[in-house]
Amino acid sequence: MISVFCGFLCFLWLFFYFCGYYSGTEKMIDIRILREHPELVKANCKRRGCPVDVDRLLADDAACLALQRETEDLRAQRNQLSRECREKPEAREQVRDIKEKLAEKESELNQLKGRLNRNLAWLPNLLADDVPEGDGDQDNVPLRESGEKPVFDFAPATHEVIGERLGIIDTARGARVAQSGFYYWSGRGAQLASALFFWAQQELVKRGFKLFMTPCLAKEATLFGTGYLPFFQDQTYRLEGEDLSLIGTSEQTLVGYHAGETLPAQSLPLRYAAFSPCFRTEAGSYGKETRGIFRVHQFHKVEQIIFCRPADSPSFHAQCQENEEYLMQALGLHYQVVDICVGDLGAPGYKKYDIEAWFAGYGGYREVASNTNLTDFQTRRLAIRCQDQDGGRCFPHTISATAVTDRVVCAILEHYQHADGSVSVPEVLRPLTGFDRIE
RNA sequence: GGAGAGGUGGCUGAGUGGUUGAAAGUACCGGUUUGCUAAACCGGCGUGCGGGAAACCGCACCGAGGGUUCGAAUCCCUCCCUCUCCGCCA
Repeated sequence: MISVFCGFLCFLWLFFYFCGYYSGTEKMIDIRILREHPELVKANCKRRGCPVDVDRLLADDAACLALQRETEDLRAQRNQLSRECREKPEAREQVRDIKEKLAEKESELNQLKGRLNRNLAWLPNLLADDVPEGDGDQDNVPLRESGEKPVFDFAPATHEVIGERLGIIDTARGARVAQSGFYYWSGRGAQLASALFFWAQQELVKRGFKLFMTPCLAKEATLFGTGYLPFFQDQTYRLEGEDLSLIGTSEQTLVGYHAGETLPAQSLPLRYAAFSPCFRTEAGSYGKETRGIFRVHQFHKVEQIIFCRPADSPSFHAQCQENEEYLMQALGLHYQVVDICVGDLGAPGYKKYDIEAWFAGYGGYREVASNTNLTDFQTRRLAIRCQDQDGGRCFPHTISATAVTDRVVCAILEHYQHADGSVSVPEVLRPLTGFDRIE
């Protein structure tokens, strides 16, 4: 009974959420969703196991509104009296009184607002109804497979073994020069990786993406706006004494590209792509996947980003998925698509799919790409709006999806290995590598 | 890194203490005139928050943050950014 009721509320909410933007009158922000449908926000938090105290947010918000009315009232009085001051100098005394009261209220308001905003920053995005329940990656739901699992008449090696044997992955020197968790691609391995990244960029351009090379450092406001702060603060490398961090993905700089701007609705969708290094401290993941270069402090990624009208985000989410899978298929890799469950879906995400490639040497599927519909979570934080010709304004939705990463190179190594230890180059990359085999 | 100039609405650009949210132009939208186009003329035209059924009202915003003042786009301080010149440099 209760769940039916909740379902109905969700339906109602979604209806307004997706349709409201086109009315031109709906200008909800997080706090308004909270005010108007607190039960939805609470249910969402509960589903995510998120500790935000919604009732306290509501109480703080109500207090803020009351205080805001008071201060605005005082300011209105002050402004009125100031205007009279030229004719009636005695009004100056009155204004001084008001100013004192105003200063008190203002500082009270600022304090309260600060607390409210700090707590609001931790509120996760809403979830799509069809996100599978679950606590962690073990509960993700495989949806489909593609390609053939390769068959070997020998025991296939893992990418770290292949990489070392062929002298194309060097983790020892990576650790010596930088730190454990860094590595070199070298020789034909570096050529293969470069070819893959270049190829993927060209494919995205063919599919309508505009290619960028972006800053690899970004300021706090950018990381906050894209939802990486405060949620993934401990994953971020921050420069000492500067308001700059190493980017964890070019998503941060591509979405942040339009911070504070109003985009004409007719310019949407915007399809952006970039290749960049990605830096992650991987704090808390010590001991997990330490072998090879699967989990490292710096990797490289070709990324796809889409800004679109709110109603269109599900279809562009699907389109990004298709792009990802096209690349995997063109490379001849075997993979499965996984529907990410609640417990494995980051706070900014509304709905997410991963691609897990088959790693023959490892003997299992491992994540190589992910594709997230972030709805308006990022655009609200970054104040990116869209405006249609009749003046209606809304927050565009963003899709953030991987194209390829170094992990795909690893999958290639394991998929295309031979008994003699050599590795074939996927057909589509041969024109770029100039060789068809690494031995 | 050194020296100078500057940051005002989609754009250009006035404004140096008081109904200035901000002249003017341009762009844009609506209308009139016109054989079409162009031109001319008239009107409209920022955003956010709060209040209101609505009309509408209030507050805030002239790079950001503080300060002076009854009152700040305008005065003072700090920071950021842009441009020009010099130096250095992939």
